[in-house]
Amino acid sequence: MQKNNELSGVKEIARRANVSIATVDRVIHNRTGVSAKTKEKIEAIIKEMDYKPNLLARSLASRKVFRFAVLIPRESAETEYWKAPLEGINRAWTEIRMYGIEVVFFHYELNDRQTFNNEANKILKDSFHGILLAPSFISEALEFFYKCEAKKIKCVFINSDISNVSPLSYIGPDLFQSGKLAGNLSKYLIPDGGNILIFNVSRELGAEHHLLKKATGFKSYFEENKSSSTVNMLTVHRTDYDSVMAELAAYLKDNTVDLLFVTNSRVSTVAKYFEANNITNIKLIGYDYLTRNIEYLEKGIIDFLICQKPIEQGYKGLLTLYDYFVESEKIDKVQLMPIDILTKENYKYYKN
Amino acid sequence: MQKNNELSGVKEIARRANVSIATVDRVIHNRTGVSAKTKEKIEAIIKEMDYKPNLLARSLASRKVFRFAVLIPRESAETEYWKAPLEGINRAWTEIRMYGIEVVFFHYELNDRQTFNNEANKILKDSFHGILLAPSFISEALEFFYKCEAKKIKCVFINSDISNVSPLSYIGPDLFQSGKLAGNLSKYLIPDGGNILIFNVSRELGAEHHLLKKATGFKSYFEENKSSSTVNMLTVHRTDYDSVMAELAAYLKDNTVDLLFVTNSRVSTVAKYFEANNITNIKLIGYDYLTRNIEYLEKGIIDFLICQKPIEQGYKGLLTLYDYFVESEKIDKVQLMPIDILTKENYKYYKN
DNA sequence: CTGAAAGCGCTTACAG
DNA sequence: CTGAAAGCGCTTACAG
Repeated sequence: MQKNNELSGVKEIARRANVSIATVDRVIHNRTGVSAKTKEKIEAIIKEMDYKPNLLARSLASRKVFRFAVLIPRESAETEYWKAPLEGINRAWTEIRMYGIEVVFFHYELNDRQTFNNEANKILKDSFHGILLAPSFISEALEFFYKCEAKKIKCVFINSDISNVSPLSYIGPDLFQSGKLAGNLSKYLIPDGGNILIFNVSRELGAEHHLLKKATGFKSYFEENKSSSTVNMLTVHRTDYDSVMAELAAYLKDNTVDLLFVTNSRVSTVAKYFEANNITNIKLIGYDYLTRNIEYLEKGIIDFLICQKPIEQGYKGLLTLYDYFVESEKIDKVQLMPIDILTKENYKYYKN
Repeated sequence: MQKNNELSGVKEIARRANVSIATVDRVIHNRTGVSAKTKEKIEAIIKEMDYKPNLLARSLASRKVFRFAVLIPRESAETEYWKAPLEGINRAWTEIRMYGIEVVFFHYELNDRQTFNNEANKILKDSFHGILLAPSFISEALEFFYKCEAKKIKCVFINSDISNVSPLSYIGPDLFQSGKLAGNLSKYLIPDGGNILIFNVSRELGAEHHLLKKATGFKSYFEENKSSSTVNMLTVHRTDYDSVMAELAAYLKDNTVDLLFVTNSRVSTVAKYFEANNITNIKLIGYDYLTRNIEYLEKGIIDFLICQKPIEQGYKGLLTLYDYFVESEKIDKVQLMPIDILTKENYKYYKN
């Protein structure tokens, strides 16, 4: 079957307006050099025909190239989390490659804020239209963001946000609500009045860090519901198993805990400790669909995992830049991810 | 910035092989009329260059049109469920329209199997490359499917599957597991040993109906876990509020129920009844992100909603036909949707 | 301010 | 079995 070859496209507009297609092209793209009169005439015809440009033809003819930089943490031996956004970015890239999209990757170390600056500087020295970044280190990311703004480079944030700053878009969880849901889930696991511990495992945990937003959301659930549970918080600044184990053991020696909420994907470290020491009376909630976490979910050591579609974050992140530059679409300032609950029963069907 | 104008594409292949691009095109598409020798030579060059055709150019030049039919239930006053898949289909369509995709919609009434046949016959009289359908009525859908097969028309199923039949793809939930998860969720709501009722609200509920698969999955959870709970089942063949109310009231008069599991989106009908009669001691689990259901989730009358991404089912359904016909991609026979758990705390972030 | 012409990477008749 | 030419719907110099 063939496309119906009706009157359509720039040629038809040109015919009706009695001008050349070059002139039509000029008004479509709002370029200068067209008399007000012909411009008006052409615009009317475009409206009347409800003309929609053929993006295929546009892309093929224009041969424009857009360069995007990706600045996210390197996947580490301790957590495979950052593999997921990367996968999503690559998936998006294969889909839009043919539209002339180039992507260059830069990775920093989550344990070392200086590496963020190094990579950020590399990006600034090069030339990009847009940047997809995870602004893990607030002040460093903020500085970088302002430099990008000065150079008219568009930024999209994924995974966590920065307050009072407006990138092209933020794609990720509502961290506060995510923590609050974790609080709510605790009611299915222990009776009210229990002892609850919020547990942060992070080497670089400055004020306003995104883990703290989750912790705040978690606590808010108990406040709002006038719960009689006790909620404490413990932060470990070393992320290796031995350090986490030591600090947790010390805490548990002096305190009763009925439920433990780990604010990031490192919940498997705690689960490993529970398993090794046969601790079965503490309920455990944590984050992210990672192989190790899923193992402990399956075993019943982790009760709930909360997930935030990291693959989709990466995928949407790159597509957002594409939509902005190639399709000239209006972009939503905030694209919040769902707050998914994983249990032993449904994790097999989860798409990260 | 401009695309780097390196040696690439059919022109370069033709140059290297010392033939015309028409010949190159012939071997790319495996057409006849090329000597074995030149074919071999060209294939070698294609491999060596790792040539990937430009789909934009292909689509633009070929002007092929693919016609797809969509056969799904009409959205009814009783349930807005089918609005969602329709939305997904339309979203996909706008994305692929420019590749020459035509879509024609056919809607049948969920309360009347004969309307399925009527619409199916309309489709068979017309001429389509592919069909996206929800095979709600097993035997009718089966008959239609075989007729399509005979005419070499490809079918994609969404929402529910048919056993022992192999469409191009099935996109939807694993119904058994979905029911089983509902069973698992009950453990967070009532202690073991309670009285549980599975409640089907459906006018056309033949054997092998997809609601029954959920019911079976639900029961299996209690069997596998050697639960001491009692699980009964009640089916109402009228779907209006008064009928549902009457039959449920009659049942509840003679039976104690601690938890009620509604196997489809009509859980709001039950919730309405609970609210009207101040029934607060029966936990309620049901299906689907619908306005009315969400209201009762918010109010705490419905405890959990299980959702299966209906919008995405429609979206992926149409894209699957597109991938098969336009991109000639290998298609996964089964594309299972996640089994999402919605609570009062996280529904706001859900993307249907 | 405007237009004629070439070209993007392919496919499709048509001619030999 | 093979190739030259026109065309898909647009954009991009270039010339006036």
